[in-house]
Parts: sequence; structure tokens; C-alpha cells
Amino acid sequence: MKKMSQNLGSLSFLSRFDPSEFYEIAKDLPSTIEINNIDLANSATNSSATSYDGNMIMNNIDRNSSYEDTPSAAVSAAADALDSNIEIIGTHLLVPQNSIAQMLEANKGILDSTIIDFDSFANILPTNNDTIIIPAASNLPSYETFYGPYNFRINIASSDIPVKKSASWTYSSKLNKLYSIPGVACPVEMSVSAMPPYGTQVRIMPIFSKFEHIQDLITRCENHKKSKEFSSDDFPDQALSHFVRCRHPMANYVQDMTSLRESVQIPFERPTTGSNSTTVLLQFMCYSSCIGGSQKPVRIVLTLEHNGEILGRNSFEVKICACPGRDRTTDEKKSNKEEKSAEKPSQNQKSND
Amino acid sequence: MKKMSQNLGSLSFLSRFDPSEFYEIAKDLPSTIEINNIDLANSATNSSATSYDGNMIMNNIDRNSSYEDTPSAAVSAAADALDSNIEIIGTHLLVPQNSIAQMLEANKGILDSTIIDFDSFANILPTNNDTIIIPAASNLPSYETFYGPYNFRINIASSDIPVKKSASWTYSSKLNKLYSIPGVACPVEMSVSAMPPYGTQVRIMPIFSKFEHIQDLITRCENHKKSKEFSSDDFPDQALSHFVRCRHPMANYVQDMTSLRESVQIPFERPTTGSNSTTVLLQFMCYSSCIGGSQKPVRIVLTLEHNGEILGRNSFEVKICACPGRDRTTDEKKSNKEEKSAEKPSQNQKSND
DNA sequence: GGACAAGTTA
DNA sequence: TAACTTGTCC
Ligand SMILES: [Zn+2]
Ligand SMILES: [Zn+2]
Repeated sequence: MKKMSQNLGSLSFLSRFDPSEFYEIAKDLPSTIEINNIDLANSATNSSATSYDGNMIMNNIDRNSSYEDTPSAAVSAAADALDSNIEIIGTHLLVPQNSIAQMLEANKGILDSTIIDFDSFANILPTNNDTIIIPAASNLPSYETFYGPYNFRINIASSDIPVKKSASWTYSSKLNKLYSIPGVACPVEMSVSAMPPYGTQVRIMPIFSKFEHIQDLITRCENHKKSKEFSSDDFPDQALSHFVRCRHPMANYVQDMTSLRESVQIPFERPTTGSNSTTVLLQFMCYSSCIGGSQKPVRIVLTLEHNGEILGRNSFEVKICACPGRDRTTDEKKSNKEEKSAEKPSQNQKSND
Repeated sequence: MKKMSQNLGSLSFLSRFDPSEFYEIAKDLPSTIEINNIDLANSATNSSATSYDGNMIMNNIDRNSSYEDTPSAAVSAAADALDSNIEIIGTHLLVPQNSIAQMLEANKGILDSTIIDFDSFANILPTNNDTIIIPAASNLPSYETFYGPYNFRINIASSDIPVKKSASWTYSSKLNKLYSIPGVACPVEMSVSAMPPYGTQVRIMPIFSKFEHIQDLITRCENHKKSKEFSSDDFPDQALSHFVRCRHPMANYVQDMTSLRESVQIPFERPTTGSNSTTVLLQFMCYSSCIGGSQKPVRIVLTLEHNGEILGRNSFEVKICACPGRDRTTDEKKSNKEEKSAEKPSQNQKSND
């Protein structure tokens, strides 16, 4: 447990951090932080839902967490945090800038190194009982795009026009959304500008992208888990309950012990000579309607990881359905219609992506 | 195992049997019959799909069967039987009249008693290898209406007109079809003209009514079985997988060991003084769409039983759905439309009920 | 690929 | 209760 003290003044440069720059600091952040005695209710920032300027985003690192409570306790802790003007966006904690900034300002001396080691704070901070426990990374995953030091990117090749109604999968680059029939292998290309260290892996994890559902786990429905439909027998038993499968001989189906989230890991491999991207084949083993339907959009998050450090992150939305072509056309028509009606101002706008 | 011989002449009165009359004979029929050496391919009767006149219906009795094979073996045996001009209707075996009639004619002497004891045939029949095994009652259930010696009848009270679109259940007497939201207790009235013997029970069993699906088992889908939805905790564990629940303190949730079919049994109770019917509350624990959808219509069969003997049988179709009122209206409109178009002859008519 | 069926949302 | 969503049939 790391602790930080309060009332430390202002460090405005923190609000200009972009995610890639923040990486060097964030990669060694602890996954759980206690903040002592910060009077969050008095923080001036009342951030709107669409603009986070003036706030500091603290990136949670996906590693073994010291947050040992049950998921429901985590949710209630998260609710507490929200009540205190701390907003949770993916696995990020959005804390009013002046609070964090003030903390850091008073301890400028220890910010000289390029990597902020929060352990350094341990001995200068008081401990008392009214602490806010911020949930760990494993409870609230992020899908924020983060190319990282190796410029990790993904691409899904799709013949956009015309949309083949009968295709078993199709990708809308306009919506960054993949449509597929369950069990169909969809190719996702990954690229880096430089080869990451040996042992780097790609984790593929499905999450609900809306904040209201982001804490819900995604797993196959009981009906499809029990049925042989979509299944081939060249998958390990662990894959049975996983919504996402990866057609890779070294695919490793894991479940995080703390968050209970299921994901697949594969080694990151150098592209074959002459190509500048590696293709991974993903299969989705339930209909979107099995796991929440249209009101719970699903995102597939690919993270480049090395020894638990996040080296990059990309994501795309998926809809697994019986008629990918039809449903993509419907979505794109609706999107076009919304764009037109967005030209005249309306107060009820949702900004997706 | 009972056996019957061949080439026995004609007994035309058998074709005039009605189900109630047949009861006295049928109640002691063995559940498995082997027919030896009958040249079914040469039987003259080529019964049409809509008329079974001129055939004899043998009622299978629901008791411990000597048919010990797996369900799939039973299905293939049934298919063999069908190939041989024996048709299966519910748990009834439809055998060309001349075959059975000929068998019985040659053994007229043993038909003198009011109850035909097929054991009497045992010593006059040859045994050899080319036998047809007819599946037992437990494999193919019947839903044929049979009021029986106690005039067992059911009724579902429904305010027919106008159809309340928002009702949680509604009954169409025109279609003899109950529409209900899952988990809703629907009242079914049972009546008898005389009180059956002590220990008489009512068995409630769901079956698919179409011949193509009648051998399929009906059980709750895995999703609803695992979910707490629709469930109250005042039901025993055995009820969990049952599609039909009965709100009766003595309800007994059973599964037939041979057929694997699930059903609920309750004691048959005398109506409260002043009433001439007993009401039983039934709950249906999955959507019809969970267990096959519109192409697999479901019937609820209520049988009055005493020591394994069938004393009466009634049934009604059910559709368990989210909008009972809407779907009933749709069905009745369609039914009206079909009635009109049925006035000009068409060869593709399906006679339901 | 159109039309239907049927759970869900508003 | 209407409209929409979305799996399934034809
Ligand atoms: Zn599923
Ligand atoms: Zn169900």
C-alpha cells in the first residue's frame, strides 16, 4: 500500500500529459493507492461528461493487485470514489487535478528521476483511518488507445464497399466495429515499429465498454458453453467458457484470480519476412445477444505486455450476430442519420469512441 | 415380452373402438410388444396423413418398460417401425388394421374376457429372430384426450374477449392454447364425475406435440436453470430443471429413469365443498423460444393415474412468451385467415388438434 | 436475402 | 403498446 499526503499546491504541467508520455511514469505505478485526508468535496473541478481537461489521469497497471476484496466490495469502493469526485474511466482514475497536483508539488524533490516511484512517498505520508481505497486495475479494465514505446497498432482488413450481406464477418472502419457470426475466425493484424523484448505477449480481453457495465464480466452463456455448436475440438478445456478464442498453438486461456476476468494470451511474434504485421485469428463464441444485447456494447482489448507492464493497447467494438452484413448496414445508416441530426445542436448527445 | 403370430383373418369391429372404450383393454397392455413375421410391406393400408380410419390404435401404457435400450436406439427402432408402415402417434402405435386384426381373429377364444391379457398369447406364439421391437410408452408419450371412467376433464378460465394485451397469462379456448409469461402461476381446473380411488395422482408433463419432435425431452434451458430469474426459493432442488412447476405443497418432481422425461405429480384432491372442480396452479419456467421456438409446439399433458394405470388424460398447448396478449392475438388472426383460405381446397393443409 | 418470430426497450 | 432488435425460417 502506497500513501500520499494532502494540500500540496499546484503542478499544472500534469494536465498536459498525453498517454504515451505518461507511460514511462505509469508503468511502475502501484495498482492500488490510498489517498489520505484529501478534501475532495472541496475540489473546484466539476468535470463535464465530455471534457476531462484540467484533470490528471492515473493509469492503473495491470499486475498483481493488493486489493483483495470481493468484486462487490470493489464496486462499492468505486461508488464511494465516484461520490468523492473521483471518476473512473476504464481502469483509469480521474482525480481532480488540484488534489493530485497539490500532493506532488509539495514533494517536488522526489520527482527528479524519470520514473516516479510511489514507494518514495511511503515514509513521508501520514497514516490514518479515513482513507479512500481506489479499486485496482484488475477490477476496472481500460480500453484507452495507447500505442506505447513500440507504436503497437492493430488493423482489421475489410472490403468496405459494398457491404457483402452474406459475409461471415465484416469490419466497419468508420465505426471501428467488427461484425461476425459466432465461431468464425476473424483476422486482426498487429504491428509495431520496433520489436518489443523477448517474452512480450499479447493479451486479448473482452469488456463491456459502457461505464455502467464495465465491471460486469464477459463469459460464454450457459447454453453455448454446454452446446457443441461453434466448437472445434482442438481447443483446451480452459477455452470452453471463454468468449474470445485465439487460433494460435500457444494460446493460453487465463482467468485473473482477483477480477475473475477471462482473457487469452499469445506470444507477440515478429511478422513473417516481407510483411510488417502479424495476423492473429480471433473467434467469438457467443452472440452479443447472449451476453447483454445491444444495450451492452462489447469491446475487444488487445494489450501488449511484458512482465506485467503495459507496452501498448488497442481495441475495437464487436457485434457477434447471425447476420453481420445486415447489422453493419443498419448501424452505419443509423450513424449517418445521427451525424446529420447532430448538425443542429442538441443537449442529449452521446460521444462514442 | 409378449409375442403375437400372423395371418389371422379380419376383425373389423376393432376400427370402431373409441379411446374411452379402449381404456378397459388398454390399461393392462404390456408396454413392449414384439411382432413376429408380419409382412408389413404387403399390408394394403396406405394411410393418409389426415385420416387413420381403418387402422387400430394401440395405446401404450405408462409403466415400467422392458425396453432397456438407449433413447437413440429407441428412435432408430421407431424409425424401423415407421419404415414398416407402423406409424407412431404420440405414444400410440398405428398398425395397419388387417395385420393386427388378423392376429386377433385367429385367437378369438381368448378375447372372451373384458380385459385382454396379452400374456395369454405367450404360449401360442413362435419365437425367432426377425422381430420388430416397438418402443415402449415411456419413450413416446401420448396427449390424446381420454376422459376415462371418472370423466376426467380440465378447463382454463379465460376472459376471452377482448384479449387483454397486458395480461401475464391468457387462454384461447378456440385454439386450446395457453399463453403465459415465464414463472407466472396459471390456474387449471380439473373435474371428475366421480371420485377416483384413494392414492390417485395427477401427473403434469410437457411434451412436443409434433411427431417430428415428440421424442425430444423438454427441460429448462441452461441459462434459466442457472439464473435466479422467475425462481422463488420455496421449491425443492429437483424442481430446478423442470419446465413445469406446480404450486402444490405435495408436488413431487420426478424423472422417469427410462425415458428421462421430467414431470410433476400431485395427489388428486376432492374439490372444496360447493365447487365441482379442483384448481391446480402451474408455472412454466422457460420461454417456449428457449426450448425449440415456434417450430416445436409444446403441449402440457395432465394424466389421472392410479398405481400406474391411466384413468384419464387431457392436454393443452402452451406458448410461454414475453407478450402473451400480443402473441395470442397474432395466433388467432392467423388461425382465422387459415380457416378462410381452407374453404378452397389445398393439398398442403396441416390439421392441428 | 426477405420475411417472420419473439425478447427488449421506451 | 408500439417500435426495435435479432435469431431463424424459407
Ligand atoms: Zn451464447
Ligand atoms: Zn430458458
